[in-house]
Amino acid sequence: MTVEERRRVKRLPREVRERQILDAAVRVFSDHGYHNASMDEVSDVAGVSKPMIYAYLGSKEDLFAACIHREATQLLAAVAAGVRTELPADMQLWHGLGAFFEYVGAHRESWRVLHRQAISQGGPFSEELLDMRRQAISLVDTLLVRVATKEGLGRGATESLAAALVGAAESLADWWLDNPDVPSRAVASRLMNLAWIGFGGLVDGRTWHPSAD
Amino acid sequence: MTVEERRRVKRLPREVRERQILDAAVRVFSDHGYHNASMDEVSDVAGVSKPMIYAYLGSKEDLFAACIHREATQLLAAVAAGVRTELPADMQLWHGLGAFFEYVGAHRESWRVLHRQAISQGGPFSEELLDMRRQAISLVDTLLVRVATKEGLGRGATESLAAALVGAAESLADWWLDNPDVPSRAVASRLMNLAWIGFGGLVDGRTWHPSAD
Amino acid sequence: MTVEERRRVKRLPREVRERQILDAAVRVFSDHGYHNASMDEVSDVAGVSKPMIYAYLGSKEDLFAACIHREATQLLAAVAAGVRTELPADMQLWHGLGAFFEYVGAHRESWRVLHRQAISQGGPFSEELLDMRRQAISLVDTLLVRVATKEGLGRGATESLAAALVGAAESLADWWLDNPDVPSRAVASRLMNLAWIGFGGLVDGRTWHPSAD
Amino acid sequence: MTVEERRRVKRLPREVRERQILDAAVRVFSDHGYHNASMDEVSDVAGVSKPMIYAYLGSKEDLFAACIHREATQLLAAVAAGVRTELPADMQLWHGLGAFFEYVGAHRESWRVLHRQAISQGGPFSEELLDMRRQAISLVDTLLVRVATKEGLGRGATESLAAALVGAAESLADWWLDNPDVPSRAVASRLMNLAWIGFGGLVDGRTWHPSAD
DNA sequence: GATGAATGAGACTTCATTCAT
DNA sequence: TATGAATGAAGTCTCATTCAT
Repeated sequence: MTVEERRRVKRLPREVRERQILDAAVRVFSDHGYHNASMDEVSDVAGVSKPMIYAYLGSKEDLFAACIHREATQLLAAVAAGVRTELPADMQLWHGLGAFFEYVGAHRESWRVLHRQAISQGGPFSEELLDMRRQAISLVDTLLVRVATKEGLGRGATESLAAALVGAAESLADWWLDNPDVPSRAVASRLMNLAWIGFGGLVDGRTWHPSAD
Repeated sequence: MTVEERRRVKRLPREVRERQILDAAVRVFSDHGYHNASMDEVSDVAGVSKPMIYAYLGSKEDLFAACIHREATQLLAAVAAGVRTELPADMQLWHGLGAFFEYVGAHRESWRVLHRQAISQGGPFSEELLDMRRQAISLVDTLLVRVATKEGLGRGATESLAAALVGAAESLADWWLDNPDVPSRAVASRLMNLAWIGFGGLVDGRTWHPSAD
Repeated sequence: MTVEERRRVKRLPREVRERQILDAAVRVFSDHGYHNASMDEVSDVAGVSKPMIYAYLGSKEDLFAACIHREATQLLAAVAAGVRTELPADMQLWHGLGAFFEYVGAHRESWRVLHRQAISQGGPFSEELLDMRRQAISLVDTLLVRVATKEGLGRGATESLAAALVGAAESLADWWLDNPDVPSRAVASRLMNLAWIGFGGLVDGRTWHPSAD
Repeated sequence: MTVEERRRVKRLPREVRERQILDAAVRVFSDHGYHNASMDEVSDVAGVSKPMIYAYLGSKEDLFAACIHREATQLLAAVAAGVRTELPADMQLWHGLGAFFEYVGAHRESWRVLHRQAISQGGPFSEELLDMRRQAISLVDTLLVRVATKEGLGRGATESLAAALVGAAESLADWWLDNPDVPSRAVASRLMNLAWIGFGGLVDGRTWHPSAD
């Protein structure tokens, strides 16, 4: 084997190898789930031998965590980019939701790994996920607060609403995975309506209470 | 002869053993997830040897499916019992949500198995789950239709809203599992407000549209 | 359950139960082979519970040995009945072979158990089989001796020829199981020709020797 | 570093390990039969861990099939090498039989695996075996045809005789396994006489028919 | 006499992980 | 750097066999 040949197939810089591996891992985890995914398949898909994976990214658990971390960061970045702070609050929310569903639609595998797989594995993995959710909630909260404090809604209430909204978005995205015919804008619009009108009602003081109980 | 000894020696009828096994399985699947759960642990917790499990409930997959089926049936029954059709629509929804969150709160393990575990395993398991969801959606739909048709909202729209509502409830329940301090009534109330006000807006024709895009 | 009912389905005399069980066992062993046969299936086919089998016929190994013994005895009896000592030697052999192939053809399962299964299990089972073969060989030998001593062939040679003949018959029967279209008389005739002519040659002193080696 | 240590540590090429494993498997299958043989014992005897066996040779069934294939190929090669086509027909047959019994005598384990085990397992395994037998029969047939057509025996009859001869050889070999005192040449000679004289009779038109029936 | 209930033991198979080259 | 070779440990499942009724 000549030097030239060796260079052609091997000795890629570490950074490149890591990306190859993570790409393959996301795909495999998404396809088969965390447990059914085998390191053998990851190494096959990545075109990299198993010892390399262990050398670069550690154990299977570590590898999965790295996947979640990378995908979560990308998703959050996409959403944050969608929200432009110079717009009015409702348009910010609208664009945020739009960016979210667009990202999920374009990266189904990422979302599957992030939400379905990570959520069903206990313990270590949830951390990354909870952290991302916390960031998302805070993003929405600052948005709601701007509207609510102008009106009369107290702090604290907004955060729980933000949580509900984020949860609803996650759930809707998850549902969407199984119903892919609906266009992404329609999904976003559906949620926007429920949220904005409902929220508007709360802000205006129109709330519902059990008539008798 | 001590109680312990009697327990070890008694030949219980099949029906009883099956319940014991299912109880144990729900607990174990809930604690460790489908894949990390071992039949050994199920048999330990059930106080029954593994061969009995295979004889009565079949393979691990069969056992899991049986768990889902039983728990889903119980949950639906609880919700249906909560909805009393002689009440006005909003109170029906309120009681239905109340029953739902109460059940989830009282049977966290059941819910974990049902929602988190079953959803993250592909294929065969989803069927049972989808079926349950279909029933739930139809339950809510009949409810919304009664209100909507009196007013002006068209058919079809209600079903998608029902789906959104069910999804939101699931998501909220799931979130609640990780935030157990909130009392169940508060959670139900939160969702009821969002839903009823938002829904009311739609019925009244107050909808949101992007101002410019 | 009335006394009448109990009597109708249960409490058969031991002898009958044993036959039921053996019949079932022969069939199951023949169908699946000794190892793949399960006591469960035997008990199902026999319509008798497993504890009965153990009570009446002992362990799986014992049961198998009992099968071999019964079938071997029947086969030998059938062959012996075919050979009528008042006939000339060649007709005796002819009728013996005829009875043998007829029996095998009519009791394929028995033969499968006897020959294929018993032969592939080492140790204890071979005993029964070897014994049967010894009896068969002796049967043929007495026959050949009557012809040979009239002529010039020495003792000892006949026995080895008898062994070859029995072996050839077994092998042919086994082959026949996989080629069932050939009628039983044709199979018998084929062997008879080879044997009688070859044997006749030996008796007459026409033998083959390597021309040079 | 002792020999033992080197053996434990050396990374042998796949080819070598496969041979080791097959050797061990033939021995173990031969000793205990297909079903009683455990993969654990194969791995022990081979000096290789079980996962290697599965990686290289597949399941237990695959492993067994591989054994049969290898041994059958070797046996056929040995017989074909014995038959030298420049000799007269009887000498060809004689040398072929000689090679056959010599091989069986020298590789008792191979033969046990080939004939006794493979024959008693149904289905997939028989294929390899049937194929080998077909080749052997055709080998013998071409031989007989050369003699028979010179004389008056029709086609088709030779093939069935070839089949009988092959079957007789198999059966005799099998019998020999249980009577190992007889020297291999004696066994070959015994069969040669029966076959050649009997066959000669048929060629000459001396056939036997029941005198009355 | 008869059986449903029950299990200890062991089989096959897979996988994450690590050497030795 | 890169990998083929190798394995300990664990999991699912089956089966002959025996109690307790």
